[in-house]
Amino acid sequence: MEAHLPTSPGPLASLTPCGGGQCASVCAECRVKLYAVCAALDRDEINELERITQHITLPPKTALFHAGDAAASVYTVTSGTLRLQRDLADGRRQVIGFAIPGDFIGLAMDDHFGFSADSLTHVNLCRFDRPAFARLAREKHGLMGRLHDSASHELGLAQEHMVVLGRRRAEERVAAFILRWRERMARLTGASATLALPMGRQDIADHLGLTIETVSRTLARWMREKVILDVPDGIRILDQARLEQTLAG
Amino acid sequence: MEAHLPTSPGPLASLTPCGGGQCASVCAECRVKLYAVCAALDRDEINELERITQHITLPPKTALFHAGDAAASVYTVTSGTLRLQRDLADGRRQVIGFAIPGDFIGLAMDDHFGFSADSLTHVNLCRFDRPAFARLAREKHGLMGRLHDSASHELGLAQEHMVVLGRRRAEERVAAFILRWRERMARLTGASATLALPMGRQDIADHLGLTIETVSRTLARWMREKVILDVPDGIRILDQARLEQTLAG
DNA sequence: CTTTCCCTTTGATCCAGATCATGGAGAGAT
DNA sequence: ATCTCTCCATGATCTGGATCAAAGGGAAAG
Repeated sequence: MEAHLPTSPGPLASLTPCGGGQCASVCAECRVKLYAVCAALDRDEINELERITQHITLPPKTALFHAGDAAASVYTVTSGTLRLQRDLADGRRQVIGFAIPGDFIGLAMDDHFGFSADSLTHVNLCRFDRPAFARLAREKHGLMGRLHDSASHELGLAQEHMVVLGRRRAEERVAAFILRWRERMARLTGASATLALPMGRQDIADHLGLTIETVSRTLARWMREKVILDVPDGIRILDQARLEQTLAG
Repeated sequence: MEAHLPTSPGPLASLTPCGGGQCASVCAECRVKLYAVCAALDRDEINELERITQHITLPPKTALFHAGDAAASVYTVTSGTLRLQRDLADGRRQVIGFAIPGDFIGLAMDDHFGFSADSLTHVNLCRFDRPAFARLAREKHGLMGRLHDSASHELGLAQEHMVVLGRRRAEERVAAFILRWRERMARLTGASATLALPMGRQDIADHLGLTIETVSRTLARWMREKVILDVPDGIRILDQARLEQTLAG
């Protein structure tokens, strides 16, 4: 059941250590800087941050870290999608969430990660040495504030997801997933009826506390009823009102 | 189904505005100061905090605020237990969590609360004016750091609860609830086999995504099997290993 | 081109937990 | 002491979604 993903950063991950004046341009050209926690920093502080930054790339379906690993680094996603999950001993899996560009990974950790992170697509991240990042956050009040905003926001999303997992029926869960995913993507790419779904049906099921069969049947029915349209690597939403109504009712 | 709780702070809530030198002693004698976010502040800063603090008391079964209310205040619980919940239009309810002494309420809010808070027992809280508290957090780096630690910790707990709601069977959910609640109480009162349960069966059910019947049957079976013992207003844990084993298996 | 592999879809059946129904027990009120 | 109200317990039945089973379908490998 469990794919044996290569642990990275191994030979599959390309590392770009950040040294010298070149870095300023890397962050300056960063497409997620307005969404990411580093938006809290000014030009000089960004340079300071870049000194503890490695830019890394993951191919699809590669582990970034595993639950229980010592959390030596924290990350900001600059492109691609990752799956964050917790595994039970008997193979059951809960997908905690999906990380997309602008997301910070490592908010909820002690010294050890509480979940595993695997790339779904090609992924680019900024890796920060955790002690150094923590020191910077202690010095730069704006950064700490931004981290807290981020953690609070995530906490709100987590609480919403508890409602979905605890009290929603199967159809409502899938509708909630599509609509929330659409909202998140809209912040990055602008509103669009076509929705990329880099995760598979099993990932969606494990996110929603359902089986792959139930997710598949629900989507298939909506396709038959012209609520959504199957497009390569995603769906097109034809009747958003119907999805919203499913959630309200 | 829904009890009509009086909105507070109305006539039922007693307000103790904090003015003059008396305040120092209030915080100085506070039994949760080591756990609460105010532990980040020194003596002078505590005095500053007390200037924006009201000490309030709620009788049992009273609303502190409702989901959607403008979040004019944030709170620290100093005694008692509150239930935090979200309600769906058709009466379904998800209990997000229970707030106990030392807990900060208002981490995950925008301008409006995303959940309702109701007292289960007599409750004492410190109420902070939100804009003033936010200003203080902006000025006092230690306070912001503590808030962030708190939010991160809560986020980790929320993610654990997602696993419970998404992938655990009924018996495992109840075992997880008892063990986690015991851990939280142990931080306050020290380890004890006797566990106070200020929330009702329905509250536990709505926290775990189950029905009251399933919770009741599970507890009844464990009582028959001498895993737990019924005591007034709580239970006594006779066989903790059995509960832990339920979670592992 | 064919084979293999993985993911998804679809149908048939099953079951854990929901729902329905009833009774009991304690706490306040009168 | 009796009524009422609110919880909680427990038995009977039902059902939404899980599980079991089988068959496409597309991409990559041979």
